[in-house]
Amino acid sequence: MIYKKKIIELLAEHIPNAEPTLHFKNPFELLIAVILSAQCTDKQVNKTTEALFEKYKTPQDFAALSQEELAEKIKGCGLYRNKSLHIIKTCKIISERYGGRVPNDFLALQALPGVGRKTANVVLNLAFGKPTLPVDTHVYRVARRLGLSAGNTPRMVEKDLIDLIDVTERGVWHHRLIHFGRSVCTARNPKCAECVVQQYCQRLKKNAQTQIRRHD
DNA sequence: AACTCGGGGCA
DNA sequence: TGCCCAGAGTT
Repeated sequence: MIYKKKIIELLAEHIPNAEPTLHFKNPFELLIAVILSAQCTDKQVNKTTEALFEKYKTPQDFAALSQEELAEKIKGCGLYRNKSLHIIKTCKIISERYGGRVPNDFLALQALPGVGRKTANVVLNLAFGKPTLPVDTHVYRVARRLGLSAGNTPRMVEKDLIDLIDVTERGVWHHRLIHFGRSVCTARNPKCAECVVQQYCQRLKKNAQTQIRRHD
């Protein structure tokens, strides 16, 4: 598929540097930050974790907190009741079963409370340098609009993107597609006029005949 | 497949 | 002000 290569080329040229926006000093901090980042901005997460990691540094520190205590400290990130419970459970598992170290294995990570496919892949990539390609809602939306994947699940899109993107560049592409999805290829009212790959967009073609659908 | 969680971001 | 999320879990 030559057009896919062309899309990759154009996006790479248009968005040369795409770096992670979450702040972290070690795999554990990253894991907590990514759990907190669900349905929340990285800016808000950074603000929250900066204060949080000042006082609580290890899985053992978090495992000792009550849900109410932690919930109060992570309120700014939303979904605090779920997240605080997940984080405490996860920290207990990490300290009891993994000797206080974040596992670097996908299945072990995904089995942790509050950790799904996307979170596990972000941790593997950013903390352990593994060639995963995390698919969040932005990556999913962009990949489908551009016809980079015909899959209708994040997992299928992930597989197609992994086949398409070089091992050493998957982390970069995760952030590049997120950046593109937030700034240009937005869920609502995308800025198609300033899109460098609009000629390849399946959504624009479809919209000529059908009604606009947000995520397609 | 649909629903819940929730403060922040944005029209 | 109201609507929608830089997901994951439960039913």
